[in-house]
Amino acid sequence: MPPIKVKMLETEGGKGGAKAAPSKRPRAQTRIQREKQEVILEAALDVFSREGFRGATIDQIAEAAGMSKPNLLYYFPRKEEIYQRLLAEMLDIWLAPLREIDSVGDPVPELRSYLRRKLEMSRDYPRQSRLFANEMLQGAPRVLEMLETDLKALVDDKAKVIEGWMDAGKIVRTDPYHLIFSIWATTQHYADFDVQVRAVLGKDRGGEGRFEDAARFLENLFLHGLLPK
Amino acid sequence: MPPIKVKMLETEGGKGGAKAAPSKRPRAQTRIQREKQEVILEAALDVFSREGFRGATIDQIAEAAGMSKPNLLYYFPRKEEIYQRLLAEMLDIWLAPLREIDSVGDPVPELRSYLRRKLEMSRDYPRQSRLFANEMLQGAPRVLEMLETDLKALVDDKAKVIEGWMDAGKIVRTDPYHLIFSIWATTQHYADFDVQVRAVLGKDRGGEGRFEDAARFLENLFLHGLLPK
DNA sequence: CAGAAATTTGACCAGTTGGAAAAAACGTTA
DNA sequence: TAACGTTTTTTCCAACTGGTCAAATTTCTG
Repeated sequence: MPPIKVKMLETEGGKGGAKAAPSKRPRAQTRIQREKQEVILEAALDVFSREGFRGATIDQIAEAAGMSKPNLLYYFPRKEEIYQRLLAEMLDIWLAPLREIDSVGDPVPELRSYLRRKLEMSRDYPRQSRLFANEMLQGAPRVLEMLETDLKALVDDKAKVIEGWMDAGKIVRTDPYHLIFSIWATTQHYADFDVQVRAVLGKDRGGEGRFEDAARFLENLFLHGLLPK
Repeated sequence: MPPIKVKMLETEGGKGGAKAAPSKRPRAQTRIQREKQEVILEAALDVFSREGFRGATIDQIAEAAGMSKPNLLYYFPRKEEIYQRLLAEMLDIWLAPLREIDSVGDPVPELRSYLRRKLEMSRDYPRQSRLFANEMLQGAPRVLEMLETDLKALVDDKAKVIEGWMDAGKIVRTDPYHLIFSIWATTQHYADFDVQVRAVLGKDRGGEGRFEDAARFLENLFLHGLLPK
């Protein structure tokens, strides 16, 4: 499956770096280019995920990356370009677990594993999650199209898988779309609303253990619900 | 219970309007003052909930409110002040359903009613929800303190209620904090990720009916889980 | 209706923003 | 080490930002 493409503006192929040498075929990337681009993307992820696209400034990113603004602009000539790179990268990471849901598998291990994976993403890539959340809050101006095509197709497909499980009587008959939404919501909550979760749990329970607790709770919730049998 | 207070800067008591008449006791609010402030707050909610604090500009808000920037600044001398007003207002609305959870009630109707109320908030006040989400993504700089005190206290209290239900054997023994988180997450998802939900559901299922579907799904999920008995 | 108070407008300002341009410094390799 | 391509810095700019201020206009009250 090809990686998700975010609609790139006229980015000259997105292969950032040296200012378009006129009509000469572009050289391979330098070591420095690769390293600095990495540093910049890392810093930009920090800033964009906190402030959103409009709220973030190139100066902030440059400072976080430990370089001057013009220097940063040497590697990524547009703010927009950095943002889109991060967004595309994020979408790939983000969708991987859903893609892995297997139609031949049994629902219990499949769902359990999907929950676990999504929760791990919130733990290991919280900034990516917040970047995406920021984009959603703004109405997804850059990814709406891909949500309506690629994502919808993928979810349609997995909804079919879930319906197969229902037909086989392996899980209760319910709405597969809202099931997927609720898994997304509950797991991403631990990245997007991390401050709140930590504030409410307090110092003693707000440590890294909270992800273990969350995993246990969510597994029980999704499999058994709250009512005793 | 007193309304939540967001830490106000030196806002002269937050009673916006006419430029502080020196040492004269402030007059009552004019009709125009009340009306325009309402228009401004409404427009600001639109803009702030989409762009976040930094991303929003006074010009945008003024235009959405149909007035000039200096005119807007006549009613709210600081951008920060508008934002804080909206945030405080939001927190009150947002916490009301949680406050209503009753210790004497039976868990099934109580939880069902809490879910329904929270989902109604996402349907009826989606911008407020997104405003709050934006603030969380930024690390809650303006409300962290109140999350750690007021909100934590409230949740601690309600967690006790839920534990009471467990002691009585009325619901399964589980983590009450993560239960509350999961209710927040699943319901707010329909406001904060509205674009995505609609994109995935598509034109036919993305209408207002999605809230009905979500309510039915969530009720079943929380009460019974996915596995057949 | 006159006068005072409230509201609106237009001109303005200092600081920030995304980005351009050119020159200077650096690294590499023949 | 000279020459060339790469990287970095310096300087600069026009547009935008939050906000001020005084003058003009409108609304209210006696």
